[in-house]
Amino acid sequence: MTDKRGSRATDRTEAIMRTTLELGKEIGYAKLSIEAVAARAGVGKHTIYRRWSSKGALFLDSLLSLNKSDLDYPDTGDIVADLRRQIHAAMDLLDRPPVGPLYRALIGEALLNPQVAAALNDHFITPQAEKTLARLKAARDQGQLSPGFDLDLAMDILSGPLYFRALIVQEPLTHEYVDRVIEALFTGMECRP
Amino acid sequence: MTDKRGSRATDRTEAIMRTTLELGKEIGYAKLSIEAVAARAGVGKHTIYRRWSSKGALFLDSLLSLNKSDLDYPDTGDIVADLRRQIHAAMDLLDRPPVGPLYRALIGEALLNPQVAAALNDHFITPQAEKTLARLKAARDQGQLSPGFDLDLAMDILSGPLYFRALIVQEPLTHEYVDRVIEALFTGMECRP
DNA sequence: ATATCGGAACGGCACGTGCCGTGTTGACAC
DNA sequence: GTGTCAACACGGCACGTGCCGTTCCGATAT
Repeated sequence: MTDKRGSRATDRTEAIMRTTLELGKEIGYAKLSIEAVAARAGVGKHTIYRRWSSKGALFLDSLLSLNKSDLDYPDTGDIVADLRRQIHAAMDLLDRPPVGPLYRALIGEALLNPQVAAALNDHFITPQAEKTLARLKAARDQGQLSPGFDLDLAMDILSGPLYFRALIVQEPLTHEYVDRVIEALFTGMECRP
Repeated sequence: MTDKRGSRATDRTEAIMRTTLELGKEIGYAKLSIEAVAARAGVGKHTIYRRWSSKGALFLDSLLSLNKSDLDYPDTGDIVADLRRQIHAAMDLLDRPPVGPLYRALIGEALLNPQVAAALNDHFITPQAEKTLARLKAARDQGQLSPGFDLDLAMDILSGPLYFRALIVQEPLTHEYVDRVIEALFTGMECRP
């Protein structure tokens, strides 16, 4: 057994997740069945059930296995520019095919299955939110933001409208829209007459 | 057939929707089956399928049949106070038992079923958004807001963070949090050092 | 007489769980 | 190194269950 190849078990796990994504893109998450994944992957159903407790858990892992591509924040010293860059990148990944529809379905599943919701939060939502908070906190510590700046609220105002449009209203997101949200957060809405 | 009672057909429709909500509260939307609704309502499955095309459609109608209680905006002339009042009321209804968990599940279903998503938008999300837009526009027309005030973006910043916390992060919402969002929108985040 | 109903039964699909025969793995003896 | 072997994970198959969406039938109301 050389170092060149992973163990058989790892190979199978990856093959199953790859097949899950492939089938998910073809027929959508809703119609996806574990039987179909097992059949196409050339794998017994047991092998899937041994590793994942539900279709949602399998799907979550499969999607997370993609995102090794980084959604980290740069730190050029300019908080606004860094936020723009990261949010644009995140949006391009999470709101567009091929990942977009799958991510949307995953959140739908999380709303119906608390276990999936917990796993999604632990392995993606919370870590991602903490990256945002950390970057904002760094900016505040560097004096770019007021000491009283509400980091948590800022996080919600950055993320909330995007999720709202993507998931609820289901209208397309654009970089320009992201920029408007960021501008509203940092320079304020043009509000008083 | 007197005027005092609705037609049999209407009676049955309402009985089915009532049973759907009742069962939904007991076992949750995910475990709800049309068979179970039919059995408890003392109704043939055909009678349900004749009226609704899917479990999601039935559930949507059932939930909407509740909300005749108004989520309309008052107009006291004070836009901030009116927004506070309406959003507090909406949140109390949509984010707390008994409706909260059901509404959350409905959105989950909408994310998995485009037909339900479209119906939810047409019959609830969009009308509600337009109420918000109308109230904001009235305030702008009355000179309480700048002519350049971005109504759509304001709507998203009012709704987005709330949906984000309720659905994604799944943390409890409070009136105080709503107030912070509104304050951030109208008086700005305490941002510049 | 006509339409609608409740109830029962149906074929179909996917679930999650057993069992079986087959390989692969890793420890140990020599 | 070579050979042996127990343990384990595997693919495949079949099973019982639950719910789907549909069809049929006898009863009932208009």
